[in-house]
Amino acid sequence: MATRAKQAPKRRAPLTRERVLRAAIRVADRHGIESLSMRKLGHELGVEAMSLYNHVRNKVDMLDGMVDVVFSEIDLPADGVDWRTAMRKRAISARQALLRHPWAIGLMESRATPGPATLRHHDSVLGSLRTAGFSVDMAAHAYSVLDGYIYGFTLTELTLPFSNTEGAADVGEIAGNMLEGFRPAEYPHLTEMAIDRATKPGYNYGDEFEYGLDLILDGIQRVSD
Amino acid sequence: MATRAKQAPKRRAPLTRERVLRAAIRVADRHGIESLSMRKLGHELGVEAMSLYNHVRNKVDMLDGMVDVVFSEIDLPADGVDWRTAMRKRAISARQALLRHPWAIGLMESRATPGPATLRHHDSVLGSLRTAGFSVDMAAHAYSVLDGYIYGFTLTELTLPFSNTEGAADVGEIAGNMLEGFRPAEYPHLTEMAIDRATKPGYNYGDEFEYGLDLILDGIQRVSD
DNA sequence: CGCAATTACTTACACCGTAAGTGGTGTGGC
DNA sequence: GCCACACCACTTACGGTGTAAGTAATTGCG
Repeated sequence: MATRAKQAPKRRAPLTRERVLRAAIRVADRHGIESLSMRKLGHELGVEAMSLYNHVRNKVDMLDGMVDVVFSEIDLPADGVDWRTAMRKRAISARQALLRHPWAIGLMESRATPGPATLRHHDSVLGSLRTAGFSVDMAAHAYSVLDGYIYGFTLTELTLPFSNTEGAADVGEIAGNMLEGFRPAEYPHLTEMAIDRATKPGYNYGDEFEYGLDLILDGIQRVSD
Repeated sequence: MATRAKQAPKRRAPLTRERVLRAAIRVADRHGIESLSMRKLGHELGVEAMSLYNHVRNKVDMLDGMVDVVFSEIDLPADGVDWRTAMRKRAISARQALLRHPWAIGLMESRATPGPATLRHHDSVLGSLRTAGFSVDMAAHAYSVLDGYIYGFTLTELTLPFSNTEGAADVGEIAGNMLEGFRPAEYPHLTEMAIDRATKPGYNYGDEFEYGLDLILDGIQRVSD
C-alpha cells in the first residue's frame, strides 16, 4: 500500500474544467439556468464555490464553455454524402442538442467569443458546402438561412406556452391554455389555430421543423443549380 | 392655492407600469440587460427600488413586460396588400425591433407567458395569411418557417464576433478577429470566408437577411399555389 | 372633514459572484 | 529519504442582488 495511488476511499476525483462544465450543464438541464450558481455547483461537486475558480476564469467563462460543449454534441456533416442529406442530418442533430439543453439558445445571445467546438462546427459545415461545389457567396447564403432557421425554430419551440415534451396530454392543453388566458374573440385566428391543433390527435409542433427545413433546402437547391 | 393639483414644482411625474417598462428598456439598451437591477432602475426614475413593486409584480414580470413592448414595436402586417409583401415588411420590421433591443431575443427563451402585444402580433400575422387564402395548416407552416428564420437570423447576427453596427470599419475587422483568435489552418473554410468577406468593400452581414427571407417566401409561394 | 386606498419609503434577509489570503498535499530533484 | 515547490481546495469578506414586511405620506371620494 505504499504510494497508494487512488484506492484510498476518501480520495475524490480531481476537479477539472471538463468535470466542472459537465456538472454545470447537468444542473442547468435539471433546474434551469437561472438557478445555476457557483455555490450550488460547488455543492453538486462536493466542493466549495471558490474551488471552481481554479478551473474556470469566472462565471461567464464557464457559460461560454457550456455553450461550446453543446455545440460539440451536434453531429458534424458526414462527408461522402450529398450536401443536402448532410445539411439535413446536421440540422436535425442541432435541434436535438438545443432541445436537450434548453438554456443554450438563451446564452448564445450574450456570448461573443465562440469556443473551439463552435468554430470547428461552423468550419465543417462550410467545408461540406464548399466541397459540394458551392461558391463562397452561395455557401454563405445557404449557411445563413439554415442556421437562422435552426436556432429560431428551436427558440420558438422552446417558448411555446404549452409543453413541448411531446406526449398525448398536449391535445387539450393547447386549447385550454389559449382559452383561459384571454377572451377568444380578441385573438380569433390564434384561437382558430389552437382549436384546430387541439383536435388533431397526434399533433406535435416539433413536426413543423422538418417541413420548414425541407422548404429551405428546396430553395437552396433550386438556386444552386 | 387650495387643492393645488399638480403645479407644485417638486411634484414628479407619477410612476406607472408604462413608465417603469420604458425606463427598464432604456437602461437595458444602454448598459446591457445583465446590468439592469431594480435598484439601478429605481435610481434612473428617482425612486427607491421597492417602489417599483407597486407597478410590477416582480422582476420576471417586468422582463415579460419589456419583451411585450418590443413586440408592440413591430409593424403589424397591413391588410389590403398581398400576403407576400405584408410578410416581407413585417419580417424586416421585426428584425429591426430585435436589433434595437438586443437583449430581447435572449429573454424570449425564458419567458413562457406572452403579453397582449405579442398575442395581438401573432394573431394579426395569422389573420393576414388566412385572409390571403391559406389553409390553417398552410398558415401554420408559413408562420413557423418565417418566424423561426426571423428570430434565428437576428440571433446569429447579434452574436457575430465582429461588430454589427454597420460601418466601413468592418472590412478588415472580420479578418482581423478571425486571424488573431486561432491558427487559420485549423479552420480553413472559416478563414476563407472571413477573408473573402473582408475584401468585399461594403460587406455587411445584415444584407444576408433579405436573401434568405426571399428564398423562404419563394418556397411558401410555390407550395401554396 | 374624515376615511380608504394608493404608493413611496425604510429595514432586513438570504443569496449572489468573486478578490484575497491560507494551508495541506502530491510530485520531482537531490 | 527528504525537502522545496507547485498546485488547488479551503476560509473569510465585500458589495451587489431580488424581494418580504412594515410604515408613513399623499391622494381621491363621501
